[in-house]
Amino acid sequence: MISARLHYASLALIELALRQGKPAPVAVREISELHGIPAPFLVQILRTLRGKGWVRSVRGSQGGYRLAVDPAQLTLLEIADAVGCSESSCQTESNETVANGQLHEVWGAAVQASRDVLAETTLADIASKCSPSEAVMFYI
Amino acid sequence: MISARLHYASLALIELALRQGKPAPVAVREISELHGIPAPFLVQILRTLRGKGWVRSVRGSQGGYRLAVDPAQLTLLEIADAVGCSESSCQTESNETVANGQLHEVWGAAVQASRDVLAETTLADIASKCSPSEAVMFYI
DNA sequence: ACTATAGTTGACTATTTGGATCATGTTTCT
DNA sequence: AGAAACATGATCCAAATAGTCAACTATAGT
Repeated sequence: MISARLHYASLALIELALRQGKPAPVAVREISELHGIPAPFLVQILRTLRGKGWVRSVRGSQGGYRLAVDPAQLTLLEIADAVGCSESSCQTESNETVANGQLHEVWGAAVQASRDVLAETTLADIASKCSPSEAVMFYI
Repeated sequence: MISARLHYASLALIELALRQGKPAPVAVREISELHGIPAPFLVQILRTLRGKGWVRSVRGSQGGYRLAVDPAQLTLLEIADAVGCSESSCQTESNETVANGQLHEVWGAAVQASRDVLAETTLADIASKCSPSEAVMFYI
């Protein structure tokens, strides 16, 4: 139900959030190795994030990625929707009976419940719990 | 996220719940036509439900299915787990970083939230809202 | 200018899963 | 016997996900 794409995208964004103050951008290879994400796959994901304007890329030697938004304004739900963790409740088209309608209401409520949880958590929330032990240490 | 299997299984069980008092069992074909479910697929689903002891089958001519449990005791969550709507939050194995752990907590909470919704609704809840217009009419 | 580094792009493959079907067998009623 | 209806196991198809490749472009440092 939670796709690897979403998990990887979140990990990458957290990593970038932790290094926001730093001058140098973060290389794909570095993120890939730190979090055990297949590098070519990560590239593909970062392209999506770049399309949303959440990260900016710097090309050439010493290039990499940098976070382009306020981590406190970006929720996990937005990320999920961006990477296409298709959260449509149920796309089967049975006959339009009363039972069918009643069920769809419940399916919708269930999906909404999980979306609400994701909507309540921002990138900053998670990053703040990671600060002490993670990469932040390098820039003091 | 909500599989057709779960939707179909629920529809079938509701149909059976609505006819609990009736002497004759309900044929697969009838359920299939009433709710627009592919018959061979429905058979496969009913087999699973039979394995869980929720329905009983009667073979031979005039055969069919009958509900074998109290609709008020069967929740949509149980049905979902039975038909294998695999609700595991995230099976990717990244490096064991703090960020990874934090994220998994959120994924787990999101999945749990939707499970809670399903756990709160019983078969009887839905059936009661369908009674007036559906098949129940036939048996007065 | 040359080279190494690093992102860009687009197409491409593979594995899994869910959805659906078939053929054949067995039971029961008439 | 014959028709109706469930039982079973194998099988197939399509879509989505996960992951890969190769050729290209841009920048930094020498």
